[in-house]
Amino acid sequence: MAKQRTYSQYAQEAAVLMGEQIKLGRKQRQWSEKNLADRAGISRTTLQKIENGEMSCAIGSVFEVATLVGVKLFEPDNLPLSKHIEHTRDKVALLPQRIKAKKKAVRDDF
Amino acid sequence: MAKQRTYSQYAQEAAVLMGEQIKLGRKQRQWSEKNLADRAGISRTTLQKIENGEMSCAIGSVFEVATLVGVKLFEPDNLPLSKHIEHTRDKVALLPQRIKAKKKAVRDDF
DNA sequence: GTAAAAAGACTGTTTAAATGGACATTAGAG
DNA sequence: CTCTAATGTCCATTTAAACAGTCTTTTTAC
Repeated sequence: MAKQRTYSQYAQEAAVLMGEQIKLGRKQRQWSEKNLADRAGISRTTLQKIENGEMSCAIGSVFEVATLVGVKLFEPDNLPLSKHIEHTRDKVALLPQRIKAKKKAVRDDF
Repeated sequence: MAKQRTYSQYAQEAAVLMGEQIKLGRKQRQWSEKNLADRAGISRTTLQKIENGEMSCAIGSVFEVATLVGVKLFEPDNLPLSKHIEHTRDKVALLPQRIKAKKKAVRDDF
């Protein structure tokens, strides 16, 4: 039996929600599974896994089908994603490039 | 040379933004790459790909590291994800189970 | 200034995802 | 009611991701 890894509940729910929103968007557009899979350049089996919230699919495939059916990704306001990227990169730039763990105090009282 | 598929710009920007937000959250927590990778149960190479916005990683890995560093997924309001799933499933339930394409009008005027 | 660890980049092997196809059931258009 | 295609489910093969490890550079703590 293949080893199965565990995920946190939050991560699992996010994948399930993503899948449900993709299924909703596809049905609202009246596209069949084959139709959407062909548009996204993936197989129908892969799309089924995505819509069922499986964790194993490539994020590129997931985001592509989400984009095609109009699921919004990371747009709490109406700024385009490129602006969000800019903002986040600015914040990252303010932090050290490497996270060096502080050395433990050496106890060599002998 | 490996065949490379194309993605829409929106999907690509979403993956880049996700990666940047994960990097920001990791640095804000002062975790090294190895530290976060270990916590998420993935390799350091995989985490590097995720933070660089590559499209090939499993969505489970991406969502897991995002969860660990506090990146919010699909929470425009403060409802828990389970509520969003419920709402979305209710909407899906109102639509037909299968999307049957309408038959093209048959022209048999001979 | 020094030492060590973090990060960047790469590689060969192992593991698993993606695929195309098959088959059965049944939902939905007409 | 009938017919067809959509969906569910499964499988063997192909393709690629994940991994552990290595090496180099340079950043950071002291």
